[in-house]
Amino acid sequence: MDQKRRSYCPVTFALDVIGDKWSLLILRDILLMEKRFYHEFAQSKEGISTNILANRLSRLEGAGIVTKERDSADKKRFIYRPTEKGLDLLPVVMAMVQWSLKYDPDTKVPQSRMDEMNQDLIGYMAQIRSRFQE
Amino acid sequence: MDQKRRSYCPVTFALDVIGDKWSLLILRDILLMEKRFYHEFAQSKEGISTNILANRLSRLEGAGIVTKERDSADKKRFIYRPTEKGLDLLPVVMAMVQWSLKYDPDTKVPQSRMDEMNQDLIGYMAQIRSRFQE
DNA sequence: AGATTAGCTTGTGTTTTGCAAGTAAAATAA
DNA sequence: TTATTTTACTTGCAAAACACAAGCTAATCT
Repeated sequence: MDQKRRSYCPVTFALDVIGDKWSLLILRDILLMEKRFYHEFAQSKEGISTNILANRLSRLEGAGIVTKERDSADKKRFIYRPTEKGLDLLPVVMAMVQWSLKYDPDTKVPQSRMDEMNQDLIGYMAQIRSRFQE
Repeated sequence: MDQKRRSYCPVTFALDVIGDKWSLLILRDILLMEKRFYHEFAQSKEGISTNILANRLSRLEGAGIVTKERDSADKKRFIYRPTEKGLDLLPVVMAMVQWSLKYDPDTKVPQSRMDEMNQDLIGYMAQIRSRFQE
């Protein structure tokens, strides 16, 4: 029995999965920062608490946005990767990035990344996707 | 004195303004549902508490995303309208809509709106903008 | 075998949220 | 002119979520 939904609006559906202060930051780390491991997420400069991190990772896994599997090269750690469903959130993340670049004078993004995005955003996203499709 | 920011990442900046379960729903009501008044937001089917609604409206106003002014036709109520900064969040909202349409089988959007979006998303957003630029 | 690393889990206190009720100003009805 | 209604909130209190620190377990390294 699933708990009753707030509504059947698509905005609400998305917010009920990623509408909090942490989930999309973890996804940012996975999609844009090449992070794969729990300790890497924990080290991000926003300073997420370890219990919240564990909770969000399992929620993201439960929602089918990331996968979790033991690292065969070092079996005491787990590798987190985006699913297709997770990769499909790239437009949401990038839309936020574009908005902040316009309205936050203090936002810091490496120039090389800015150039790539400005030149061809669709291509840039496709390039990110391709990294995970091997 | 402004409280210190979590980071200077653009994703974080956006999340610190709209990264909760309610702010973007209010913006959805303003941008896509033609709602303008407090009581209209309160009546949305997600059922926001009145204290949270008041808090989010003043936060959105403080962030420069909506404006608030007394309705000259009925001075006991206020009209909320999106600013340019608020209109610029349309791509974020629409990216969420697109994602949910792909992954939520129960999402309900009127067919007429679906058609408009599928035919020309950029044009559809431009059309929404134009409604507020009179 | 003992120490270290990685990934959590468990308290405990604080902050945020949800729900119900109440208040105030403007408009409408009597 | 007074009473009632409408609109937009505010307040109080319980419940849930969150932050912080500490502890725990399995795999690896020395």
